[in-house]
Amino acid sequence: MTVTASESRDAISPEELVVWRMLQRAQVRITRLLEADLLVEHDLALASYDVLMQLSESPDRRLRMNDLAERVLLSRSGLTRLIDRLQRDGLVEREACASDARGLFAVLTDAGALRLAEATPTYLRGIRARFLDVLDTDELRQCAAMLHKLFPGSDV
Amino acid sequence: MTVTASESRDAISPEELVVWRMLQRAQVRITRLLEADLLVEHDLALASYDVLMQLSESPDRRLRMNDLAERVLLSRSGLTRLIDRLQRDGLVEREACASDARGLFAVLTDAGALRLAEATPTYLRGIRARFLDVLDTDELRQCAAMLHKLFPGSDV
DNA sequence: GCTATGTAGATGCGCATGCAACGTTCTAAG
DNA sequence: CTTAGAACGTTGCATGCGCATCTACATAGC
Repeated sequence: MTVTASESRDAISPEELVVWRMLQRAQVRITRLLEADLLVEHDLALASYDVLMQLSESPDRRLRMNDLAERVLLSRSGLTRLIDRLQRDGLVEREACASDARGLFAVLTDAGALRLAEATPTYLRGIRARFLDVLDTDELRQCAAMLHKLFPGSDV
Repeated sequence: MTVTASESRDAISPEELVVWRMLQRAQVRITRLLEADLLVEHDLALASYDVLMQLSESPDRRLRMNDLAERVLLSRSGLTRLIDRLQRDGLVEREACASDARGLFAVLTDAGALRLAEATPTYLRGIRARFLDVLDTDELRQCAAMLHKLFPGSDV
């Protein structure tokens, strides 16, 4: 009965809802295809690729566990286990932090850098085929603008 | 249509890559916030909400397991277990299919419909606050257009 | 110095998910 | 009618993740 102005804004048109749902589906689908490519061609999970990529772009190819966890959108415990696996495979090493005895660096090894370099063409090809190539430059620009509004403050 | 133009363009500009990464981050972030809302306020996982929603929109509030799995982007085994849980909680029932003895329907119960109705305001509010409200109508239109290109043929 | 509080990372545990394999039932070819 | 193959849903198993908890270390307040 008391349908105030703000509550009436609660209503979402079916079209709006469809946009959201399609976004979900598109994202899941593209991500899965991308991960399948990496898995088949390089036996590398997407999360692993993300870790290697983040490390390779960081100074001295290293990052504190905590920072890395944030960048790859993983919980700290999740990252601990992921780094365990990557270390077991020789792609990453753990190194003590001089300035903080609690801290550890995850460091990209040469083997990790090589593996990343091997997998990158697959990764880029996947993104291009499923995402970038589908949109023209104008749409890509619009997309970037929207993302900046949706996700303010974070440019990477 | 020139094959070479798109095939030879292996290079991806840093800006393009950033768009992709931001899309990933935005999607993961929004989804997690949404799921957290539903979990806290209604003890309902996002996947469960999706199942209830899909069923509620289907004729006779029922869907074959296989169809449902496709709609909620789950493997068949994953859906089997999810329906197990929802059935245990009384939100969904399994019903034999008359025309195909192999098949089962997942059917939304009254309790399930009630639970869905309770949770829907939370769901819509979350989408609105984190997604729809952030974009203006023009951007939403552009977004829909892009999604149709990215995900052709599927309108829901 | 000493304690209280906070932070970094690792670990125990439970949960949700996918893959491969299985039984059951449908369908098509002969 | 019989049989081979496909489709539907379930189950065993392995995996990857998050939460809560733990230990070690750091930092602020006294």
